[in-house]
Amino acid sequence: MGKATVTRQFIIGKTAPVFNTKGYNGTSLNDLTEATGLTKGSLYGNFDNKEEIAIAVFHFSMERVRETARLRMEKAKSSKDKLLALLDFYSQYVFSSPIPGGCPLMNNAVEADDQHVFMKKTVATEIKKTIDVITGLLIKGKREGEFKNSINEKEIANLFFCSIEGAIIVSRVSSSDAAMKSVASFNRNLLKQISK
Amino acid sequence: MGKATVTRQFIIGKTAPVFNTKGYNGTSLNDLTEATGLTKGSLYGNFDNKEEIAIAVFHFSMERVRETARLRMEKAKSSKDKLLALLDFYSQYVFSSPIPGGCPLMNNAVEADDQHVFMKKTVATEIKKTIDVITGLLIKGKREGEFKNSINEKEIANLFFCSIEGAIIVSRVSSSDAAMKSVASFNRNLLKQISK
Amino acid sequence: MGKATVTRQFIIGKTAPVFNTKGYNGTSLNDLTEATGLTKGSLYGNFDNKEEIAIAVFHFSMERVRETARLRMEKAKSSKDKLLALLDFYSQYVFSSPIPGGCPLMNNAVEADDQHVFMKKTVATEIKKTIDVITGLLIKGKREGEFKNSINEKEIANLFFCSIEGAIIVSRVSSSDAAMKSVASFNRNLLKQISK
Amino acid sequence: MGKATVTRQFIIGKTAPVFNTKGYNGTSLNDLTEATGLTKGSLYGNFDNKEEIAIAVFHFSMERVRETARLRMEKAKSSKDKLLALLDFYSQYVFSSPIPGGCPLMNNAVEADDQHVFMKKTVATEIKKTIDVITGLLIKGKREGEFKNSINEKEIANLFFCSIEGAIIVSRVSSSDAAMKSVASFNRNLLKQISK
DNA sequence: AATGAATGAGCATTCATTCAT
DNA sequence: GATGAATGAATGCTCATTCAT
Repeated sequence: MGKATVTRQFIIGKTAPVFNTKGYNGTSLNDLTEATGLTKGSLYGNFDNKEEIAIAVFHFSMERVRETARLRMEKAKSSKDKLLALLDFYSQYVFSSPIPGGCPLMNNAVEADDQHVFMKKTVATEIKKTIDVITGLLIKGKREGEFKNSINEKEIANLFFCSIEGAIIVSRVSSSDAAMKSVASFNRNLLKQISK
Repeated sequence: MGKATVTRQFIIGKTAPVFNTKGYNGTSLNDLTEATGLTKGSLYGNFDNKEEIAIAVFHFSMERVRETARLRMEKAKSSKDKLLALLDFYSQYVFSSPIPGGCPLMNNAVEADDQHVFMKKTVATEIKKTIDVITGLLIKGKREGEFKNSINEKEIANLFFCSIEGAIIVSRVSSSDAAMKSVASFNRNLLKQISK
Repeated sequence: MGKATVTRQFIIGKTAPVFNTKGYNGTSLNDLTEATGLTKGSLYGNFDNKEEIAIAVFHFSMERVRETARLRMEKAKSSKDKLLALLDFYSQYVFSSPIPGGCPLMNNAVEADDQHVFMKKTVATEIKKTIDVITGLLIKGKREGEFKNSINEKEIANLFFCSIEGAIIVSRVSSSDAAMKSVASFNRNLLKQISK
Repeated sequence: MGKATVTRQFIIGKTAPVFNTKGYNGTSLNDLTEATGLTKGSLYGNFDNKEEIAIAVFHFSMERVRETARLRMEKAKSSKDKLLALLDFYSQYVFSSPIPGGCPLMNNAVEADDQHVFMKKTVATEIKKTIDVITGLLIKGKREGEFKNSINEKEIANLFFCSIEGAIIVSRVSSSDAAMKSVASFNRNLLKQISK
């Protein structure tokens, strides 16, 4: 890993919480120099522009989130237990997310939507990836006899993901995890119902 | 309605789509003068600052959204049909929201979350109001024998709201209403299941 | 004249010597605020950008140069005397140009050439105008019997203009008006030779 | 030629067109690294600073121009033919100069004039050298009976040089060689007239 | 109540230059 | 002799806000 790569990683790690907290528009180059202790010149020596930093940060944040989720899930053996572990992970997520500031997926999705074309595609891809993981677990569980044959995996995966992401936002802005607890409870029951 | 009030309403109506599309940080005073055709001095004559405009716009946008939803629901008679009408309303919401730019509730929730303290409380209140409307319909339906007595209204209301809002964001950033269609289908089935 | 127009004129007048001395690239917004005593915001309130200021300044400078030349020439009656007055004007031009910094025409022509597309056309038009004035005097003089019928007015006008402009640059960079004196002398003789 | 000298020459050759096209102020160190494929550190290892590169480039460019002119003239035998060859050379110069970007002499003269003291003297010296060459040819031609004894060589040389340089600028900014053709024609006639 | 002009702090980005390796 | 990474000042420009008229 060359020096440049090390610095890039350093910048990404230090600025990820800033972007995730303040958003792309709300994050200034000054915020980034403060977060890193580096000069603007140095940031621009390692990245072409603010957009490139934001994209790199987003990928890093998603990887971090996925890694944390993976760790939680790998202890579980059955697909159902993995999904329950995932639910558990998201429940705590509200006030202690791997990257401070909530879910990078939703934060970026909302801001990218009408404004940042450069980010929109990237975010959409990451969302698809995440939903696919959930769908995959449901399919595997079904194949291995954990879940009923009648289930519509895609529909359940979408519900699972959308309801949890919605709940993260609702809970965070309400400074109360009531919504998340409620949604998690529903999803837990749902998993029970679709189990054989 | 005095002249000042008329101008305020005019400003709010014209700038609502701008705020909802670009977000608070992404919206400049210049954007607002362009959207209204008024001068900065005039905007500041009617509002103390950008924050005050944003808050007024948010209330207006929510009222507009609620009004549109109310219109859709009032044709339905039973609580179940009202909820189905609401689902229907949200399904179309993805690409043709009453205020262009998606759901003001989520847009503001995400941006207000860590950044705009002045907005956070307001958004939380509006979210609670909306969920309460759904809860109310479920309670009423239960009381009037439409829904099973065993249902947990709050949990279902939270699930309903969070999953739909999550689906709006996912669908918008993916430029595809697949997620919304899927989530709406799930919720429709859910309503069927809890019906007597 | 509205306030804005007054300020625009003020800015143009104060910054013309700066642009003419340092060139477009060499002139910073800070130079312009120093020259005017105004803030950057104020400059941008009156002009869209640096380019627009530079173009306005160029037109102003050319008008100023032409006006000064006109004053010198109007005392002369014959076309020949007018051309001699013009020569005289340019001879002094070297170290005391109407706008400090030499001839705005050449200064801008050299810099616009490969770099500033926005300026190139404007400069070319102004050069054409100036050469046309000289051609016009030669034609008038010919028609009125001052000059020989055999003269090629366009060729002489081009020679007149190009040699003087070349001489201004040579003299200025050499800090000596030798070249200009020499070229002026040649042109004076030329005028004598083409006179009847 | 040591390695350092080779690299210096390489840098000079590659960056000459850049300086001649964009001017000193318009040329950034990045432009120079791109043109050479070298790093900034390497440029600074071979030159003290940007000024030093610019000066070296200017000398190189002038030498290149002179060499090209010399080649054109050496086929001609008489002084008059040499001067005609020179005229010919300059006529084509407008759109295909030995160093792309026009005449380095004028380009640098205009920019050096009020701004770059370090360059001013150098440019003045080069201009003098060039005019002296023309004067020399006129003297030689006179001595050898080609030209009339009455001619004022210095005046003609100045006129010749200044008018051509002026014409180069005018033609380039006008994207038309009309002015140059006209001036060249005048000078050709002039040479005819002063010939015995 | 509204305007036009101004402010000064802040924006993202580029500059010429340095220096440890 | 050359490199890659860093610096800090400067670049052109936009920001939300103010205020005399």
